[in-house]
Amino acid sequence: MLKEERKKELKNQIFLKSIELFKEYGYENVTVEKIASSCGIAKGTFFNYFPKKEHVLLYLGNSQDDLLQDIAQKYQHLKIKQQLLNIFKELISVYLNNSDLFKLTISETIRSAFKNESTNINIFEETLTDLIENAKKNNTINTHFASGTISSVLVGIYFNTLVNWSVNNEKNESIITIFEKQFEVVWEGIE
Amino acid sequence: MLKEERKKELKNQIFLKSIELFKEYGYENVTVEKIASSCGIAKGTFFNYFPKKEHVLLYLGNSQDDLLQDIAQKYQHLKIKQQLLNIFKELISVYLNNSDLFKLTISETIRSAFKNESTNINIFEETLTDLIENAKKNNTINTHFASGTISSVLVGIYFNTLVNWSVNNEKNESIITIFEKQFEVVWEGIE
DNA sequence: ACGATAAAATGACCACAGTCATAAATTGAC
DNA sequence: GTCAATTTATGACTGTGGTCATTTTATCGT
Repeated sequence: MLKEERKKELKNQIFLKSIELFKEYGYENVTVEKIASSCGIAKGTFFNYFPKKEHVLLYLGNSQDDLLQDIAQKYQHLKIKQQLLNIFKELISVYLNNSDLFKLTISETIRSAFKNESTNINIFEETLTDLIENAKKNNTINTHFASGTISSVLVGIYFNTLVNWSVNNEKNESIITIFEKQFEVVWEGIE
Repeated sequence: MLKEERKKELKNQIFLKSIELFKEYGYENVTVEKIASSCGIAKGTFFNYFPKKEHVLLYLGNSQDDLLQDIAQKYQHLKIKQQLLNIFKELISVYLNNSDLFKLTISETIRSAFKNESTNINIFEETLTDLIENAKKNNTINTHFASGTISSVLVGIYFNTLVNWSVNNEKNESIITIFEKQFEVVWEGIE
């Protein structure tokens, strides 16, 4: 059915235009009305594609999950620790390229997780879980902890790093450094 | 000056009434107008005390920081690992008593951290940092990692546990169990 | 090609957070 | 006690997110 195709295209157009406007003017300064008119549609139509304005951000979050898949692929040949570190470093650098927008995206992702409105974080964790599970099968990791738990911990420090950095970016310690330190603690254990 | 005293009292009254209403009807279903009239003030007055509706939640978050101080006191005599575990367990149980409200509070706390509008999380981390620093001084902990980094990691998995639990509470694994598992990973190290 | 049915678009409308010019109350100096 | 200055309270007003009854467009069987 062609209809489905057109719907997807329009949704994508709304998404791209929204992000473009958010980047230029800031999320709060872009009204849904403005997005709609930029796409040549009426305001009500926007809500046929995204139930709330912030769902555009969640959609962006989803695309990050796809990105994660690609990145993970890229470092497959490395040992698990380096693989994980590189993945996170790359995610962070993407984050840095548009930190204003991603701050909001991550805020919304977390918020929607609390509201059970999105499975974004779940997918993130599952991807990492698979990665670790594979490493276990190939005996390239030696741990007695469940892959899912490890994955949770890593995601936890990842998000925490982003928050930390936002708060403390006066002391201009690089965000990568902050992450690496936390990663090292988790890898080695506190004591 | 008495004025200051009265201002604090009114702010506190607004705060308490707000929380009461939020608990009864849910945050979204309580209008600022409703809060104001319940306090016998005009809507505009509310905004003289809290710049945004959500700042009531941040204020609640602050009171959690005070609570943390008290709890920390209580477990002073224990070894650092048990001390930390007990602190987090107790925080989690407070969370469970009003999870709907605290979900929003934590969402807003994280969001405000991203916006640099609040130092809530910082205070949380600093308190834990002090705790760990003390343990180092007393040689009751043996680690070569910086106290601040350890504290960050712990806060990270704490928040992450709360998020995880919200998402996965169909599989009714207890939130305490989820936290303990993650804590164990961090304490022992992944491999 | 026509009519019936379903899907999608529309924009007037509403609710509510937050603003702001004005009014009331409080303070302190004399 | 009076007045000026400052602080606090007020509620009409505004802007925007989101809704919904209505209209327009697409689909499909005949």
